Amino acid sequence: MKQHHKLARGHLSTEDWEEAALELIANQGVGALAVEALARQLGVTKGSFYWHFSTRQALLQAALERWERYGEREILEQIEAIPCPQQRLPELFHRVAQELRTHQVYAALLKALDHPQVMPVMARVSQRRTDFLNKAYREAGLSAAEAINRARLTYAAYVGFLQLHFTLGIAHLNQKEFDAYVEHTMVTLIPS
Amino acid sequence: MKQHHKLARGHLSTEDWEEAALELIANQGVGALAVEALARQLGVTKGSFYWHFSTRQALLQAALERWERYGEREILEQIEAIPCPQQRLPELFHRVAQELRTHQVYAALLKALDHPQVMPVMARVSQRRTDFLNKAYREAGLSAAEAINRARLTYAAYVGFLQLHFTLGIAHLNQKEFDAYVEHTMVTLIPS
DNA sequence: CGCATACCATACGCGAAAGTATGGTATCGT
DNA sequence: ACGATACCATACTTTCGCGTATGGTATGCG
Repeated sequence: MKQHHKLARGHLSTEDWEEAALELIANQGVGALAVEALARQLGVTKGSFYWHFSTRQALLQAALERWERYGEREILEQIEAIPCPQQRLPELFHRVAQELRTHQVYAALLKALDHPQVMPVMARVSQRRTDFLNKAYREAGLSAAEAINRARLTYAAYVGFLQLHFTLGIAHLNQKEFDAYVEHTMVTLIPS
Repeated sequence: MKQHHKLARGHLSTEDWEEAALELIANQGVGALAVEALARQLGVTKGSFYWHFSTRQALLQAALERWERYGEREILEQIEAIPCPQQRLPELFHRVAQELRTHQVYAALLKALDHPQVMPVMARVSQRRTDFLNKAYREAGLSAAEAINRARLTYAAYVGFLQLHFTLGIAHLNQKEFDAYVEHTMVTLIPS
């Protein structure tokens, strides 16, 4: 039973390391995830790390899976709870447009799609979200053929925007411009 | 005068290294660009490399700038040569949809947006292309506000699709499905 | 003919980060 | 009270890829 009151003091748990790893990834990218650096940031040394994890890859894997589990749930469930199908897509666009932290991690992982451990996670997440969009578009009245393509287009636009906005600094929009952009995408991509 | 008949044989030129670097980047990503590996692939050793380039970064920089110079020119110039502005956007979509090699490099660089040398190059390229799209949309009749947002949306969709298709293997479309997708994006994103 | 230049091979130095070995301290259960 | 367990520090070894040093060969030029 690993239930030994970790709230007590000073001691770090496995989850603490995973959270810290995600934090570091969000800020400095996957490439910057080094064990000595992370340990320093947590005020400890490697000795601590290698007690919790067998290897560096293990930490990355754990952090990614953690993000994959807890990163989506909320929004998608809230959207599915909306009774009127016609209202789901607009609400989804709005909600997504307000997140930040989640997008930071997502953008950081997109930049690191090179990494063999990151790629499959992103593939799964993207597949699920595209499926979700597909369903939403069908419910909004599009045909099967239209819905799947529109879902791909929409999600591609989302992914691409993260790159352009966060990583590349293109479209460095202020709040007003950003709102206008979101409005434009909704008008363009959501069937009336 | 660096004109010493390099055609002779066996000897490599600076451009040969740059091309080989781009080839390797297209296939295995920026992270795999190591000098010893590249040298092996060219049938020589490091000794040769460090005669042509002072450092590994220098090669990457040269390869990136080379790609930046020669990668775009063709298509954009061809599009601008089209007399009727209304026809430019459809033609652009079609032409882009047929490229391959260019997209492979572009996708590989997108995966490596982490890298400090890659990022500014991609930022410049993306900015120019977005500007180009913006102009095209204006000529197609959109208002200034609409054109800029539609340009962002279109280019974001392009970037995102490369990620989903090439890197993540989502939307693993065959030719027929791909054509249908392109057609859908044109109908959705190009003003009638 | 012979030297200079261009191109390449071989062998080594070196720094950064991963992983290992080992020992120290605090806390908890009994 | 005391031993076991959980957590962490320190010092070390290993690996990998960059860069350097230096010497070898071929080709064009005077």
